[in-house]
Amino acid sequence: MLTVSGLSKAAQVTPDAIRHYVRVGLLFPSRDPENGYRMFSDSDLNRVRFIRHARGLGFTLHDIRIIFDHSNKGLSPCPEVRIIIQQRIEENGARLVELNALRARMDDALEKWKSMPDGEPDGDEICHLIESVA
Amino acid sequence: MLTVSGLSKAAQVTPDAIRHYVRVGLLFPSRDPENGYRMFSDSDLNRVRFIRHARGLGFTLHDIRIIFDHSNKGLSPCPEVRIIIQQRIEENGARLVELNALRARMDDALEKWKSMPDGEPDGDEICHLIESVA
DNA sequence: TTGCTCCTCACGTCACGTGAGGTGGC
DNA sequence: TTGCTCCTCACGTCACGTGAGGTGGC
Repeated sequence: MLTVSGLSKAAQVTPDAIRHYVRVGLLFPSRDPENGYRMFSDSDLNRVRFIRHARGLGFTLHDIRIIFDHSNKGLSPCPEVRIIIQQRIEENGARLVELNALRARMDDALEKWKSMPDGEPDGDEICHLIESVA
Repeated sequence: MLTVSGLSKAAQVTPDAIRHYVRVGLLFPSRDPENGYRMFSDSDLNRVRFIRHARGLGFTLHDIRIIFDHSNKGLSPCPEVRIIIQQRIEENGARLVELNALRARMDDALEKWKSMPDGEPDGDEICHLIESVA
């Protein structure tokens, strides 16, 4: 049996992350009747490691909950897992497109601003650098 | 004088975004004494357009508030603007590195999983697809 | 007493979106 | 009555981090 800090060290995560996983229903520790401390089993350690692997592949905690629920019902979660990762890949791709476009806009602005002086506020404009960008 | 929806249409943003900007102190509408409706001036329209430009360059609402505060004191916000965008560029770069690494991990996993069958839960493992990824 | 670990709220993050419940004039 | 716009809370999003205030054993 492991306590919060014991589990957090074994799984290389913060104690607060462990408590968070309990809060959102990914872990169900028993309680020490003496002091109310959360007590985790080896299978909880296994679960936390799984959570970390899945997070590293872009699965959300909500995704992971769905996977756990399937697994707890004795069903294979693998078909779900294949579907979910496709969605996460698409989302990540869209996010990358956005951030690359943002980078281009930022770089363009910075380049343009090099040859522009700082402006003094004149009541009508706020900062002509930003306003100069279409 | 413009109402929430009037301003939102003129500035091409949602009415809720306008209300949000008021909440966080970027806009200070007067109130119609008849019905309590928020009343915006042309300079508010100017401000919302500025907010959109700045957001498009990666500035946060908090950044924008700092810019407005400087401007309201009669100081030029341009030096601040140059400093802030540098930080946002760095953050965006770091984010891009992360998301590219995530994409690589996702793609690797998907490729690997093509040749792997779905597993049945055996009590010890949750989903061998995910667990197969280092 | 100090130091360490544990506990429980409950709020903060970021930029809104949304839902509930109600108003006022056509 | 229906439809449209406005209003004010106040909660939800995502995955935690943090701060307050308190416990228990060495």
